[in-house]
Amino acid sequence: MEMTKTETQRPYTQVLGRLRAVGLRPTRQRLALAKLLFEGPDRHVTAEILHGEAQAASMRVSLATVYNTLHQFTAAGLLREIVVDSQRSYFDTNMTDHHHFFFVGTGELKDIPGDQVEVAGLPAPPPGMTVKRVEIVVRVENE
Amino acid sequence: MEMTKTETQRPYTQVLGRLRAVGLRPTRQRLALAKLLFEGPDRHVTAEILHGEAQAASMRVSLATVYNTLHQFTAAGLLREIVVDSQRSYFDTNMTDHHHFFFVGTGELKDIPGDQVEVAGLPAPPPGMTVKRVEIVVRVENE
DNA sequence: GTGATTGCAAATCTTTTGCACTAAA
DNA sequence: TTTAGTGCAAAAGATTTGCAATCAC
Repeated sequence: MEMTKTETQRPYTQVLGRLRAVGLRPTRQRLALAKLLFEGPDRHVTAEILHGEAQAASMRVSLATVYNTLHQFTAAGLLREIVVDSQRSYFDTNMTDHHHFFFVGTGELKDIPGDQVEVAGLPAPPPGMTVKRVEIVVRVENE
Repeated sequence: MEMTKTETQRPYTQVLGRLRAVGLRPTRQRLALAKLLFEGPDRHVTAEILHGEAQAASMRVSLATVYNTLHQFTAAGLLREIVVDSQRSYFDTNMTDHHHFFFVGTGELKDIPGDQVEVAGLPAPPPGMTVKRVEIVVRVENE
């Protein structure tokens, strides 16, 4: 609430702060991509899609930099990579605990909030191993 | 029990029958790959691995045929494709309802029997959509 | 300035494709 | 025979890499 004015006046402030907070230099390209990714609702993107959006918005960013940036953001905890399709990588801006519907036909993803889902009966991981994440993908099809 | 003798005398009988049962011509290559895949305990393979094993066993099969065969077997219900790594495709000979541990460091997979696992609270799929499968991947790491 | 970051083109890796050849029925 | 299946080499698509140019600090 109290930040609305600031956001309006300095539109890059939020993403800039987010980049600084994770130790990434706020370069023109990173700011542009962060803007596309983090302003607005949560989303699922591929490198190709994000690159296309950047171009459509007249932001000059190479595809290689999009790949680099997606991975840097992921390593920094700003994004999460979702593996649902062996052909392309998806990145999710929603960092809360959640799962996914995957629409096989279209390749679209839809979040399933994690707080409603309960998984019981999973065995303990092998000795010396730690559970990094439990991912549920519900593959759905038309008809 | 009563098939042991038959198996010993005609080692290809089982896989031959499996291929016939799903309407795939039992060619030399398919029989060889099916032998590697289905004789012995359940396993997880990539095209690369299976091709390597075929070569090691002096079976002459091209990599393209390995890819074709893996997909044909999958379409025929003899294999299941597991998506855990965006870089390579894994195929699983275990067709029962189950899930997986994925060892991030090594890329190895380990089955989690499905009958012990209970998932509650998943929302219904969008109208017109049918759930094809619910996949759980438990990503584990060393330490 | 200086080290981090970027762009570009080439390289790499997995997977698919086109087509002549071979083999199963 | 006849049609499905195979091998090979080439293509395709996603992602990475090397390195000179550029930018943030």
